Amino acid sequence: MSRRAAATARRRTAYHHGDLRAALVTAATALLDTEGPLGVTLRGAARGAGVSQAAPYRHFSDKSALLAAVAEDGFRRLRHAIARAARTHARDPVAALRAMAIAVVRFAAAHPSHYRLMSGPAVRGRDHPALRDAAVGAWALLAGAIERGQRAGRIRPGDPVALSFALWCSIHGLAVLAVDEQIPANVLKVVPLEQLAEHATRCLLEGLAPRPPSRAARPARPASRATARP
Amino acid sequence: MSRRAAATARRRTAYHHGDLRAALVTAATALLDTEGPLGVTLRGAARGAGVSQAAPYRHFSDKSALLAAVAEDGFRRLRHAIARAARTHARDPVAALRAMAIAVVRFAAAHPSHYRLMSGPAVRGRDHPALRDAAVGAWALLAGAIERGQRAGRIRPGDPVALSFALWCSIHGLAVLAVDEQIPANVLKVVPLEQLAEHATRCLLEGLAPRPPSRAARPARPASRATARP
DNA sequence: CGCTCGAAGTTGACTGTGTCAACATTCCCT
DNA sequence: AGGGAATGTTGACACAGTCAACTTCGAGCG
Repeated sequence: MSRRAAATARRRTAYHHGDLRAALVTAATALLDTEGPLGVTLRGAARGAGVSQAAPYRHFSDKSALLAAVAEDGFRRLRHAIARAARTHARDPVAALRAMAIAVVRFAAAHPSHYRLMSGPAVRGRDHPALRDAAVGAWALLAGAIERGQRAGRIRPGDPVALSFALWCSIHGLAVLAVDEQIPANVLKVVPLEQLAEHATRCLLEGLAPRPPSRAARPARPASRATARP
Repeated sequence: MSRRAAATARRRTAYHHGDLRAALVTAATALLDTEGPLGVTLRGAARGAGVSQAAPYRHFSDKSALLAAVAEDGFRRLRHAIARAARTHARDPVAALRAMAIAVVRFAAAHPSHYRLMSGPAVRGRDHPALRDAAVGAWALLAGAIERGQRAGRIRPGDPVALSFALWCSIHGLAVLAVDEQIPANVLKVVPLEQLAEHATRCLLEGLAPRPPSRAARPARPASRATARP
């Protein structure tokens, strides 16, 4: 479909749009940015694309299908941002991880509604495998950086997926808190968001640093089930 | 209002409900649990309370006001769950923090739509100060436990708010990921959610543990701006 | 070159939702 | 006892998602 759409993109007539699908995604994204999540409407996107109310149903089976396309686009952009951050610190894996965390938080702060849509319930992963793939691809960059850090001896050994999962929780948690405006205003006044990302990342990376053989970190409580690595 | 409502709660007539406000919150919560976030509707809640479509407007100025009341109720329950977890480990602050994290994740997994509503965009904090207070109260328990851990010498010194913030990010991030079904299914098959909470918490607590004077944790990169505590 | 067929878009309609104005009923205080 | 004030009800409006039936265009086939 996209090949034919691209072929006829230029000579759009009054009746046939040419590339309605992309136009709808663009219009919906614009609505999302300006009006917020509640402002995104199928009819509104159709209006934005200069097309009639039922036209979107030729390209999306559902409203949620449109939203999934918008979210997928967001994951593509997020992945690019993360990858760019990683490239700027190719030499230092720990610095790269920190930069990636900042990139995520910056993206979330710049496009709050978009980030919320990407991780929200409006779009369930099971229904849209392309979306799920885009999300996994974006976050897989983290695990890759962890692995490089391990090879460089900067991060303790262990399953990179398990280790990156903790980092993923931290970064995503911070991003979501920022997007939902749940970070107290007096905190943000004093400490900018990106420094919070540094702070959270640093706390975690110090936990993931290779340990000198000192058992002083967790004094009491002999290692029981809790020590089994997930 | 609530005192009068309680006074007349028993002798409800056919016309006057008696305690519609609470009944609406209950009905909306039930809808949230059974139908998901999209299934919560003002008219549906009114139906559930056996009342007419416009009746809710006598108690809530808005749909979002109803949702805020539901969310506030959720925060009350969450705070109780966290406090109960903290009480069961009054002697060991680190174990208490771990138990609190598990309590949060367990709550989120048990009531996904509710947790999502609590932290979602449907209810903005600025518009509903009671909600904001409930949220802050729930999360303040974390900072308290951090402080106790510091007094016990189990957690490195520093601003408890700043330290608990990192933990907050991790826990909330994990809970949100679980609620949004963004944790890959193969991971959940192998590792139960509560163990993931333990894992994430442990990674962070090890970062927050008091350090023996070994500077081996972060080899390169002399302490620059990044070391300034937020 | 003309014709037809399917893709892409339009119109009109249906249901359900949030919300409001106008009206009805009941409680409580004087 | 009686009159506000609180609480519910009815009817209506605009707008959303969605579908069925119709129209228009473009391309490939004879």
